[in-house]
Amino acid sequence: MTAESTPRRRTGGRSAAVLASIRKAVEELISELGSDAITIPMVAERAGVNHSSIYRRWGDARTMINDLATYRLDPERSLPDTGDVRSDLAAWARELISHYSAPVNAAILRGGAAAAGESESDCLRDRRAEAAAFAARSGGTFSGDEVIDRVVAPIIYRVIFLPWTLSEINVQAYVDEL
Amino acid sequence: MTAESTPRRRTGGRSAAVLASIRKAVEELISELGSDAITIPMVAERAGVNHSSIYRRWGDARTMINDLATYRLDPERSLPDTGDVRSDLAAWARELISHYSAPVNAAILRGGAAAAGESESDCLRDRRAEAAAFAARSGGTFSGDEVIDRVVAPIIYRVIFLPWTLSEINVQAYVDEL
DNA sequence: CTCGTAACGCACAGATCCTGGCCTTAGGGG
DNA sequence: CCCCTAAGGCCAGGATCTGTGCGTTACGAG
Repeated sequence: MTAESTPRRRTGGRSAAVLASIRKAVEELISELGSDAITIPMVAERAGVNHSSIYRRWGDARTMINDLATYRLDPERSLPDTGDVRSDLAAWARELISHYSAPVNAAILRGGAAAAGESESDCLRDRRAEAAAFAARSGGTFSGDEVIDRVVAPIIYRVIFLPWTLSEINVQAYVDEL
Repeated sequence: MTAESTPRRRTGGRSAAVLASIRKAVEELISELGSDAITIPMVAERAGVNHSSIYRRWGDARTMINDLATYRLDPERSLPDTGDVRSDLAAWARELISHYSAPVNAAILRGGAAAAGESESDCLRDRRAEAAAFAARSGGTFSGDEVIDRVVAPIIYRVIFLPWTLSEINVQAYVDEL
């Protein structure tokens, strides 16, 4: 078979508005009730959208939450690149902390954690890719796994379980360890 | 062997069998589907118990799961103490990994992560206390927070988001960093 | 052994969730 | 400007979940 017709998706106008509305509703509900108490009809009503639209797009609440949680940190944003890997890494970590300092985003991350299973569905996949990118630029000084263990993991751990200690984090100390 | 002091609670025989059956079913389902996909009728059917018994005892799935999953890691167990803080710490970390390598326990932890809110959640509080105990024995070489950041956080992070990399963890490397 | 009652099973009703069919709207290429 | 069709809305039927009276069983005490 030759190439099937392009899967032209519709990204603009109405669809985008609906998606934004749904995302807003999910974020509100997630921070109000927690991720495991959310139902599709609930989201649909608050978003002013028909529930069948949500069922069609995602199938179930879990998939929806995981999908929306993944997109929160724009994957298209540019990573800091001043030439100094160490300070770039620190800036990147600070951005991470700043993002998850917002209770909404922390709650969403917790939702993603609940949905994470034995397989993929990893709401932190982009962060892993970014860590790997830094590792590549370091010229072998450290690996992507090390960035995860020393920088990302402590931050995420605190976001999930100890959010009130986020402001105490010394990013520089984490980075210097590498 | 019934050293019960509770006045009129029925703990033995049939009730105990029902409870054990329910617990088994919950653990199986949690590791198969995750904690947020469990329903009461589902548990009832697998346990061979009527669903009304479950509704009466716990009221809802969330309460039931919290109740059954709470004491999975015995807080009364003794910590390793051979005199060598470093190897004790490594042994403790290995126990942690071993515990959470079981899909059941990992799934329970994810459930706890979802429930963790702005206030302290109890699912990892004991670990914090244990880390602090090690720090006290180290004579100031490292702090409890450092144990959390360098040892606990990477492990828990992988348990939640990257469970298939758990076997790759080099505990000694974590401990040596301190 | 007998008795009181906690705990279980059964059955039923009300609420909620999920799915699919059909139609209408509007994005985007030609 | 026109056509094609992806995507959303509406509705209805079925499945599943939630919660509650009532009768029965059997734990645990006397």
